[in-house]
Amino acid sequence: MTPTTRQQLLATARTLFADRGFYGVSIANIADEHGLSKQALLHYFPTKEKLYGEILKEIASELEQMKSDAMSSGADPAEQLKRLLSGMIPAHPADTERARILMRELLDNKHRAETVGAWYLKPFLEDITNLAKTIPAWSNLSDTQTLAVIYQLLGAANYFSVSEPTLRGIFGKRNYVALTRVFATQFDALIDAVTSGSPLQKEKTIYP
Amino acid sequence: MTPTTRQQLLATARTLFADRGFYGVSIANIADEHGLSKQALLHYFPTKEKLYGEILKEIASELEQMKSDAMSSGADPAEQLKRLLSGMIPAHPADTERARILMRELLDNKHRAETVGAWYLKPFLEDITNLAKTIPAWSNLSDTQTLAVIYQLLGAANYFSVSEPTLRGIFGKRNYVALTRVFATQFDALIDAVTSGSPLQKEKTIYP
DNA sequence: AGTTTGACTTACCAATCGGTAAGTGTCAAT
DNA sequence: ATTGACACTTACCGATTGGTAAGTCAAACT
Repeated sequence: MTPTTRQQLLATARTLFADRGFYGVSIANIADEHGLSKQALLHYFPTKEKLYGEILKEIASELEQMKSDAMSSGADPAEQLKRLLSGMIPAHPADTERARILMRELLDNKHRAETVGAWYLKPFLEDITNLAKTIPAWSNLSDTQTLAVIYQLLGAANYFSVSEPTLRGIFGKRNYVALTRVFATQFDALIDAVTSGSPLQKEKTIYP
Repeated sequence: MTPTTRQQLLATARTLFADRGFYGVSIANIADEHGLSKQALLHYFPTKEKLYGEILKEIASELEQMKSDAMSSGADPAEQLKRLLSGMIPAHPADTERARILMRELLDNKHRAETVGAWYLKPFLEDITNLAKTIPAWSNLSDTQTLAVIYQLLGAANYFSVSEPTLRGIFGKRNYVALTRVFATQFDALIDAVTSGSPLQKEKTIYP
């Protein structure tokens, strides 16, 4: 199936928003990429905000999909968590778009009307936290503690994804690709260490 | 000492750039905050880029300071690393400005001429990596592996810092402050787990 | 044949952008 | 008393922004 003009516009908008942010991209920029006038774009998306909103919805549903994929696998909870988080590390560099847009949303959504960042994130965090609480080694952690640990793992994965343009600039393409592979392995090791070890529980008497 | 107009402008520019990003803030916005015209601002800073550049320099030197503070403490390397990374977690919410600006830089610096994000980051990563390699538990790790682990810890800390506006929006101020405290403790536990454990070395034969 | 629909375009708009030029008023030094 | 630096302001500029209005033109439907 050849993609419709609408779909193509959405795809390049996603790329450009990921690269330069909401305010860094004009609708004319996006339309230009296809040799169209900006009014052609406004024919499909009534406002810039609506266009951006559709991309956020798209991303939210991708995340939902990743979550349910990982959780329906029937493996033990630690393994489910591992799959979900590992899936967030980009296999190839183009995969960083989603992470970069979400990071921008995380930074911005206090100010722009779109609070999509918040509404997708809350249930997402809740679901993962609930999954995490069924991990044996974490059974003694409070909700807040569990959330904190989850957030650390999410941070490790997403920070790396988001750093792609910069790390590529610093180390070059070859080294960046190598780093990606090593990072993925080390990240698995980190999850194993954290889901099996005891150190995380030592504070349990302090924060019951 | 009462701050000069120039210093005040720099401070509010820093806040606004952290909140809305380079393209999301106009020089008029910044000047308005002090009841000044934008030309008053241009009197102190010849261009918007120069103003932004000064903020980046300021931040880079703060980071340098944090690094040398942690490293001159004379403690063992794992403890030094712990101090440096823990210092990146905001003690009070206003401390997230630096992390948010750096995150935006990480996302953007492929496109805007300022490559400050890159030039500060490279030596910073190198220094930390060299420090990390002297941690006994990590002596068998390759440079790339060490960097990957460091990056995971940096990610855990910075991702949380950057999420402040959103997490506050989701959980409210009270809960966010509580989460910050728990996060700090768990983060210390994470570093302990990672700097003392063996799991991280198990891949050493694969990536020598 | 006539009408509608979808996919656009040209023309235009007020608002805002970063920045230049040329002042104005105050205060200190000469 | 004059000069000159400093801290600003008003006036203006061309370019770009998101968006409106009103077409144009080919294909599909009745």
